[in-house]
Amino acid sequence: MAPDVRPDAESASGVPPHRYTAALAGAIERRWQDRWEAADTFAVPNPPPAPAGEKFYLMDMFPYPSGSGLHVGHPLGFIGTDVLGRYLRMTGRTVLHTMGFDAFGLPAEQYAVQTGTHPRTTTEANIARYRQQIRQLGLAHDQHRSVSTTDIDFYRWTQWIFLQIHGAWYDAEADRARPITELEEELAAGIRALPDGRDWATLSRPEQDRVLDDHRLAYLADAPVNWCPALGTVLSNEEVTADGRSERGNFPVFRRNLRQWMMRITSYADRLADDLDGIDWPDSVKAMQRNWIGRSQGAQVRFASDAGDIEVFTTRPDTLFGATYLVLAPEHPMVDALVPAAWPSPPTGEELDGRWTGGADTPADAVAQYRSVVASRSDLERQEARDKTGVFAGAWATNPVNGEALPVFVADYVLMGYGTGAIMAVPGQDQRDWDFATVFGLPIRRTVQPPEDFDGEAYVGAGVAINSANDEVSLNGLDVDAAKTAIVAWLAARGAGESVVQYKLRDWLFSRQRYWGEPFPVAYVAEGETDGGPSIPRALPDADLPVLLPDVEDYSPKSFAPDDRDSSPESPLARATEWVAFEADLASDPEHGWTEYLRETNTMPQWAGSCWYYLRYLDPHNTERFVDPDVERYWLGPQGPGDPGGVDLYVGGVEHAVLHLLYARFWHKVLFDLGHVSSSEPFRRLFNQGYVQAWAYTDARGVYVPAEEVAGDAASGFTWNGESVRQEYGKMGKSLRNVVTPDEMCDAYGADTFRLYEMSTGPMEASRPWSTRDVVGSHRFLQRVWRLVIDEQTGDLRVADTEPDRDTLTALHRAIDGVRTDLPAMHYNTAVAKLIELANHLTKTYPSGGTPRSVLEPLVLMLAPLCPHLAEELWSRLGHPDTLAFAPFPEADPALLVEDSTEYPIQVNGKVRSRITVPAAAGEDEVRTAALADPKVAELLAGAEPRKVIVVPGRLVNVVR
RNA sequence: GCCCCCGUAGCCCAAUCGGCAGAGGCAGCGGACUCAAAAUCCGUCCGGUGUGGGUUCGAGUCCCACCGGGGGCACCA
Repeated sequence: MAPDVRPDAESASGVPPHRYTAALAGAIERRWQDRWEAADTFAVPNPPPAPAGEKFYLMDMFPYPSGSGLHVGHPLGFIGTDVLGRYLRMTGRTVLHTMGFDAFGLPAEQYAVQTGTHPRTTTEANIARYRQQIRQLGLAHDQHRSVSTTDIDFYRWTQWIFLQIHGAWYDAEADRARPITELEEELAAGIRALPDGRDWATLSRPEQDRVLDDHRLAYLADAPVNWCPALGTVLSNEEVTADGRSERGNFPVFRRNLRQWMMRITSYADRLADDLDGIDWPDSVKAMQRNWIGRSQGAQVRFASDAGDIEVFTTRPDTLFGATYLVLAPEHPMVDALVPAAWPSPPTGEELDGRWTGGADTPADAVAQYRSVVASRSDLERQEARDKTGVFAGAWATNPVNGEALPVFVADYVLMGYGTGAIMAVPGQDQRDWDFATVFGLPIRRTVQPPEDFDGEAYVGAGVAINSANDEVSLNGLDVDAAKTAIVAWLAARGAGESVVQYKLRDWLFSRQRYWGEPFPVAYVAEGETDGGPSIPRALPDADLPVLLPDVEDYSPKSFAPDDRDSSPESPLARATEWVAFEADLASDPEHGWTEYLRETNTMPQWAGSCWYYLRYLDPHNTERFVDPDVERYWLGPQGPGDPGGVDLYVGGVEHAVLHLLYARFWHKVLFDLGHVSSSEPFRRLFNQGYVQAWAYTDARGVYVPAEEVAGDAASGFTWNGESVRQEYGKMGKSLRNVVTPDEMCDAYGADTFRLYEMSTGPMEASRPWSTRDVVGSHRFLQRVWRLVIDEQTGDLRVADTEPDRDTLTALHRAIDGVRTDLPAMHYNTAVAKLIELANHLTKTYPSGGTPRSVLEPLVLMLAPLCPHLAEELWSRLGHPDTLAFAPFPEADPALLVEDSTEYPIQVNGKVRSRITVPAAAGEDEVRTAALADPKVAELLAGAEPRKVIVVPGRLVNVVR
């Protein structure tokens, strides 16, 4: 069939009319793409059609549809998942695979600011282009399930989920989130007491609301946040780089106290860390998440001072007897209360060390000076210059274990953001403290016995405690763990401390001063709260969702000079005054007659939509719920005891190891706790594909030149326009001028060749360089397969209905066996090698055509996951009217995998000296006998009895002389 | 500085449990086809696995040290 698919006459000059050329491939590909679309081949309805195979939910990390479109690196993962999905479909699995778009975000908004084009217009145009680029790759997606986070029907549910989180609190005893209404009931009924001891019934309504707000998983807080004046927005910790700049744009970021939406992800710190054990993720990603959560077991210890107890966090309470001073972070709230009016005399009666005062007249001056020096240092400077600086606060605190008066310092090597913002310094066992003590002339006392040969400074290793006893307790002789246990018990009994767990994880800053994001579905009373206190956000009722973005004239947030640290954020939505103010009758305010409300003018961060899109794929058109519970249970539910459930395979780049994947896990667990989903983790298995990288070239001035115009090679040197250029290696991108697009590859070779090339250059997890000139190898292979089936001159079949010879049969079944192992393991490069090997065997064995149909058909089926258009075309020409998308994948016959005889290399003392061939059925003894009988071996043994003969069945024989 | 991953042919990459270093592709070289070239086809060269030790009958594979590359974290008490 299909005589309509022919290359045009012009291109046929010298080329056989039915050769598999780019033009022919393109025609075939368009035809099958149309046919799949018309037949809706890859749609999977809910519930799946009977008889349904075992389900498999396969997912890619959805792309942000940027204006520049795809380059050849982007689809690597998409093609990889498509190959797997197509393979699984052919083995009877019911595969759900689609592709959506993460479409809120900065670029469309920035473009809108520049041109006045509505971000939705830009976004939708970009999505259309992405869809077209993805379609030409022949990916077997269920188009009905594709969603974009900017779809109103989608973000309506993003808002709904926000309200679920806002309407929940974390019950630490039950270790799960519960509806806030249950907290309110328990407080009202007196089952649960207020943390500060007040009586619920005596509180005013606004006071009660504020108590509830203090427990909500989404809450407003005056918190130190990352303010980026140049971007005009605040950023989450995860969006700030280690050197204190914005991940996007690399602008300075300042810490400021601002009232912002936060998500109480810290409540889930333990579960987010512990549950990593139950999911099949790369160890590196698990390690990064654990590191980010940063759980550490330690103790909180109170040191009495004139200004009250100073609480410190330490992971080494066993070293408490070695503490010789305390340090507070410069921002620590107790600093001001501690600082006396004048420099005091030390309790020892000696002179105050001149290094401690920083040359200031009073402690207050010293602290103020130090703080201003610290504030002027960027985070980067702070990190590069690790020299210890600080100043004496003019006060002493008492060590609870021995009553010693310890001087209190203010120093920036202690961070306010971790622990309590205060430490006990133990120079004997901590190198940072050692360094500081050395600079300031503070005493150093070892309390852990270092090994004999230890010649370092602070000793941080294991050992027994020394110098650690008071009248009531002695740690001396105990190892570190036993000493910790003993001293914490002693501290707890005295009320001077207790065991605590600390986390590096902070709550998640969840608001942005941007236009192109989801509006918050909350409102504030326009005239303010009755008690004049801070505004209380009120959840809008479900019937009021979605809260649509208003049309505005100016999409830009107010931005500032990058280093203007004192500026404040101002959202573009705040200017849409007719949208901000609205009238409502909110049932949540039953006692009031308010009708005038103000909307929240911040929007959600881009992560919001990606936190749950995998749930919407399951049930994208549901108007009643974000996902139907039965549908969720079918696709995501736990598959057995101990299984958390979740997407069966999630493929994407490792760059999302912390941000997206941690946020999504957090949301999913909230939804799980509230009973909205049956799975406790979103992604059962995660796989990080590598990146496609590319060579780039710079001229003498260091300017990038177009890589495609560069000639030469590594040996002879590279040139561009006759000028010598330098080669470097990096990401593919516009700035390096080395972009290659899938469109170019489809034009030059066809999508199947492109897919095959991407899959054959290396294992999925490996990054590899793009090399356009290597693509021809994949193309030649497909031409060879085509030629095995189709006569290039006539277009007729070259297939014979004869039986293959035994060698061919063995080659076929070996290939089947290998491909069946490689494809599900995503070892596509080796699967491709095995198919090429088989095709080469057939080309050699049947040089003039007449290849047996019983070999070609399995070859075509095996090629189908990788090169679906070509395979469909050949399958159809071989006389099969239906798509091969659901054709059974070939199975290997074990009987045909073994050969009649086996060749054994014979080693003598580990070196191969001879070879023997024995029947495959030969036992170990027969092989040994045959090996020793070999003349070459006999000669080497020279009549001596071998010390040992090792026979590895099927592998080799090693004779040890 | 700490942690993780990776070093196999000119290049991209294979090699179950430790068992003959080579599956596949590119490039190169030789040839066929062609008036010629391109395209296509056939054939073919190339290394002993980053370096040095160790374990073993046997090491690309396991252990130790070092060198090189990539990634993550980084004053987290």
